[in-house]
Amino acid sequence: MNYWLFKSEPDEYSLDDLANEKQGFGVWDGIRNYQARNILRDQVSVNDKVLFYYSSCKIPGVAGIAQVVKSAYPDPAQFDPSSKYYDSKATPEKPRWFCVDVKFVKKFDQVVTLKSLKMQQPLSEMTLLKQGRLSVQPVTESEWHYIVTLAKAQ
DNA sequence: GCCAACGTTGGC
DNA sequence: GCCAACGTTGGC
Repeated sequence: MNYWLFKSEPDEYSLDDLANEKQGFGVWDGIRNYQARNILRDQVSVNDKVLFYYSSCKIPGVAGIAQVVKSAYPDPAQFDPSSKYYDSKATPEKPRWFCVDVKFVKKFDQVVTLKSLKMQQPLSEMTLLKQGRLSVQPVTESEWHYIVTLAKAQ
């Protein structure tokens, strides 16, 4: 069982959107960065837990928890010319991009803000704080528990 | 294979 | 809207 942090712009796709999926899960598609793609394809597995992070918004931070229900498969959007995630160099025989399915688990009472994460010494080595611009990233078990505890305390 | 130019992410 | 960090593209 692994822990991850997935970033999403809440205006594009929020934790509420995931919670309201009629089919009971959401497709985590549109990943177009090789480093994130490799993690998604090679390491993310069913039942792994995910911190749902809001980026590029008024209050960036962790909104809650999701869980992986299906491991990587070719992202259908790369084959769809009408999608903004279309990639003309990708074919079904040679897919370039992958997605996973996730389900809603829990929404924190309040977003655990990036600002508050930065103030926590035990989180100072978090990938989130050391490397920007990575939309799928690992979280250690201790970081996971620390953040969940923070969420409960506020 | 190098590297300059350019594009994107994402916090502020 | 700005800009730092970093990824990608493309000429050579």
